[in-house]
Amino acid sequence: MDRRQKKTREAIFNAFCELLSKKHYDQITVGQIIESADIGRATFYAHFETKDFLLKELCEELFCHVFDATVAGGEAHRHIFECDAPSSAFLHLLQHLQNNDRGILNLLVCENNELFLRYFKKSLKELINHQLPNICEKKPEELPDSFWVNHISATFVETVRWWIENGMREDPETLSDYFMTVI
Amino acid sequence: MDRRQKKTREAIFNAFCELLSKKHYDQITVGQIIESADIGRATFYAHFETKDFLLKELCEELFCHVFDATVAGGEAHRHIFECDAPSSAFLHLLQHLQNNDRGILNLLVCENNELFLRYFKKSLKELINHQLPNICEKKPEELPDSFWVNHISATFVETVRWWIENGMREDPETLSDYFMTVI
DNA sequence: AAAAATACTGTACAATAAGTTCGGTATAGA
DNA sequence: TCTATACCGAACTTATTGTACAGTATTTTT
Repeated sequence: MDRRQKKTREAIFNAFCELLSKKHYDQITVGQIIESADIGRATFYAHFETKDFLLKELCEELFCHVFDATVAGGEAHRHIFECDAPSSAFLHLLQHLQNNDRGILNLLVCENNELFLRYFKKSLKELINHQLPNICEKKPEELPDSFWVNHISATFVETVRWWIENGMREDPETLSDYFMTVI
Repeated sequence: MDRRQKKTREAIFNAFCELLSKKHYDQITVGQIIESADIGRATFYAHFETKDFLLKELCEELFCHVFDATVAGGEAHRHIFECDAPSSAFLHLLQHLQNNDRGILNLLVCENNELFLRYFKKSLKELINHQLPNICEKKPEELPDSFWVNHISATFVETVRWWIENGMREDPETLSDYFMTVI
């Protein structure tokens, strides 16, 4: 990829993240992104069709990174339900979040973050679906699969949301315990 | 209240609900609401400061109605956790939703309904907080109260969301069972 | 029934933002 | 060095928001 393109794309992402930490997605205009990234108007539209696509690509990049890092590194065959293992996939995710990779927390801390959480949940569902056989072992048999998967991922997301809303005072281990308890 | 005001307000709500069933909240313009409700531009702004306030008031009216009806009618002293009672508060809510009071389902069925669900969850949390003593009986003692309340209401909302997303094929009783199972 | 108050109409208007166009400049990669 | 292409920047169209105001209709009060 052209070095210029990479630089511009990065500048847009950085500007967007910084703005997201300050105000709600809806309140951010393309003009502000342009000004903050210090690029031309036409350049922005050469990279992203709309603001929505920008968010989409940013989220995909972020989650791709976090989830890949979680699955990799010898953890490939562990799964989210090894609740006794101190290094479960869930815990790994939380630790990644706590590291605040690329200001990811700015996105989570901001007041209205439905869109972000939607992408979060979507990625999570895909992860969980890959582990469906393991997960079904724990499932009460009267529940439909899709209900169960939805419940797991939604609870995961809600756990993280609660964590952030309350100032992230608990450490990832404690939070992981909370999650395992309600599941 | 002036008959004219009531009529106009109603016309706006109806137009808004109909539009919400067809497209995402963000895609709806004040102009479309005005056209659909067949009122003057200034009239809209005389009733609602912004589109956000319109949504807010609509949600409040809807939930106020549903929750009041749930709590009233001899059910006042029942609570959401009487899982064995066929007429638990949860079941009541589901039945209300199924009746599709005032096209409430149009709001839920539409593709992007985060805002609506946010208000839904907010109302729910208030309801649950009123029943906090009962709920804490069931709570695993190591969990913080707020985490538990959040988990209950989030699971409730997610249950309904899943229901709708899958075409509402289950009857309220079955869905109520699912909910009780995962809780 | 007359008068006063209030709600609605409809057009016009300013302000802001989105997204496009295009000629010119700068830079990457061969 | 040459060529392709990414960027610049300004102008422009279109769409939407929110306000203003003069005139009309309806409700409420006297």
